[in-house]
Amino acid sequence: MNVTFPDGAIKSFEEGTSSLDIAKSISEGLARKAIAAEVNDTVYDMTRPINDDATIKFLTWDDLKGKATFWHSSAHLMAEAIESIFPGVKFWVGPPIERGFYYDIDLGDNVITESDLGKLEKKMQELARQNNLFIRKEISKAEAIKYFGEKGDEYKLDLLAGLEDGNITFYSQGNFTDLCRGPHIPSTGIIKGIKLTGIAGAYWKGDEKNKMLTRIYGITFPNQKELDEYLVFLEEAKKRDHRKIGKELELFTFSDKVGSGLPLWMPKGAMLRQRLQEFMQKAQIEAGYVPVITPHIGSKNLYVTSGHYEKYGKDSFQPIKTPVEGEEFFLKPMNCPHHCEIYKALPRSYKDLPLRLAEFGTVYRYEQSGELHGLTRVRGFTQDDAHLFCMPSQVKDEFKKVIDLVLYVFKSLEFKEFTAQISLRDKEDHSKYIGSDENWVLAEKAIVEAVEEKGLSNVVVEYGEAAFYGPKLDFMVQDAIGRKWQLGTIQVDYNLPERFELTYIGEDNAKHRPVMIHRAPFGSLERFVAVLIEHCLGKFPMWLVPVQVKILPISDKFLPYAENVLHQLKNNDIRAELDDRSEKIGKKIRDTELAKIPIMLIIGEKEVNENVVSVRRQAKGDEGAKTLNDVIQSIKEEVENKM
RNA sequence: GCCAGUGUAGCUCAGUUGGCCAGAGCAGCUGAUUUGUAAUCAGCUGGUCGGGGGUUCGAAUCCCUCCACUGGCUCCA
Repeated sequence: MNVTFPDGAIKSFEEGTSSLDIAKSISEGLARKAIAAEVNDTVYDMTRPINDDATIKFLTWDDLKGKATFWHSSAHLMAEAIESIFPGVKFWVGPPIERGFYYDIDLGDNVITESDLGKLEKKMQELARQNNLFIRKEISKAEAIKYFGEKGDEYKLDLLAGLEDGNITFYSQGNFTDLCRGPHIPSTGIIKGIKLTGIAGAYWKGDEKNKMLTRIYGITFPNQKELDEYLVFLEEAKKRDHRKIGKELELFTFSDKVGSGLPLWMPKGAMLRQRLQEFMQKAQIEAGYVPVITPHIGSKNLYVTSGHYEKYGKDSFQPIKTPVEGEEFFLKPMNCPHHCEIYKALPRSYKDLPLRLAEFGTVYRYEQSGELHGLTRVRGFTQDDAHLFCMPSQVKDEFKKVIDLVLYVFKSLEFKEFTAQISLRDKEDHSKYIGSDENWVLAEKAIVEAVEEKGLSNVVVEYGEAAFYGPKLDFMVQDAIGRKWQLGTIQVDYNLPERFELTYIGEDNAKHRPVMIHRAPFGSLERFVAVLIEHCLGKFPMWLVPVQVKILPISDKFLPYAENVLHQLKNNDIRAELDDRSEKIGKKIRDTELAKIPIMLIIGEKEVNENVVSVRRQAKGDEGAKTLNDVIQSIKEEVENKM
């Protein structure tokens, strides 16, 4: 048979030669490094015979697919260790993930806690050192069912029920055998750095009605050094956590008395938020939006009309009732119904469209207690919301304009790494969506085309992720520890205009139904600030930073001069503070550095005599003496350039 | 909501197998110091040991329960 290599070279081998032997024929080094081989686009074990002409690419630790194979095998190693300590436990699935692997296990009456993980790691290391081979075995469905039936393993039997006979394989290493399609690394010995990272409950098949299994997460490396580096990376990432930095910089806080998931913005955080709002307002006015303001509650009726009551009523904060009539009001969980009523307040003509109603609307949603997380998942938050009402023919264009706005925001804040996720209907099951088929097709087409025409990179398409009323485009970014969060969102909605019976008079003098686009470039201010903090480590750009300048007099003697400097800065709309404590200059500098205030102005005898200020830049150091005017101008320029 | 873990001053953390009025550093306050580019010195204040209940002669330490937080799962208009 002929084997084609990635460089186009073709070599001839005897039928049934394994990838390992082919690698050996090239070099011992390659044979040692190769974890698996991609044979005709399918990943094979190194030891699996190749029986026909094929193209081959060797996978090493440096390939994503190589890592996935390595981690998948590591999951088996972990399972072997667990089975040896807790005989009789049952395994569900153990896949590789973005960083490491997990295995879902039914431990029966056994309990594993985090303090047991060390023991488990030791056992894994011991088993790895035995350097057991991963052995692949093709098996008939009947035999497989018999094997797991005798073990009483309902999980593997459930897996088997979905598999076709003739396409079933077992993998064994050491004393552990698992139903598995593979592929695997040649043997356990190459797994060196082992760290089990967490224990969690996970519902069987991801369904909360099912039993909760124990999920153990881990990560492994081909050497200890890489594991150590990874652990250092994790430590570093923790330092970026917005919850930590937010506390240190006095941006926001939470209080048990106020309630969980209800952030309290402290003066510095509020300043930051106001700057972001100002930035967005300016951009939106340029883009033709008009601001509106609506109340924090709305009659139950409003949400019955919108359909949200039926869908989310039970999971919301429960209604507030008026004392006399008993009329029910809900805290608003979204702004769109209110905005629909503003649309309806006047007769609309096609000449009025698109109508873009914008509001920084604070909404309240009863998120499950286990979901709350810092500022990224809260129960009360402010959306930079807007609803665009337009003619069907305008949808794509409006959509593209919103994409521009989102990209402008990301660019202004130097968010370089993000993915755009197009969320469409489930391919088969259309029952959970409302609205006509025809409108869905139109809306999905508009989004896909708008994204294509904008040339977005990093686009993923997810079927079944659409909102119940329409498809959407979300912009996702990662936080400090790799979790993905949705920021900006754009959603097409044919449903609400229908439910609220919105109309406009067309050119033909007849009534037509407008289309609605929901959009929020930040998403929620809270979540956006959280991600922003983690991106810049709390070192905000000049136009955003709550305090731009700290004035540091060397001694009390220079306070009058310093106060004058403070005055002039404030008169120039520069956010400045004066450190009038009787501390040494080194201490004042240290405190200001830690507060991440970008500009320090140091004032001593020399500066007073020469009518200048000494400038020190946060994290950069002394920049020498300048006139106050020069400093003011350069700060203003820096602010202008970013906005 | 579910699984597991955590909860000691404003912050970061000590507190041996249950045993003297619960400790430290930082922050804060008072005083001294008047300072030249990342921590001046001294003194003082500050804690229902998350809340409640229980076991015990005795509980921050053990048990139950509720709350909050952390890591996941499910959910996310």
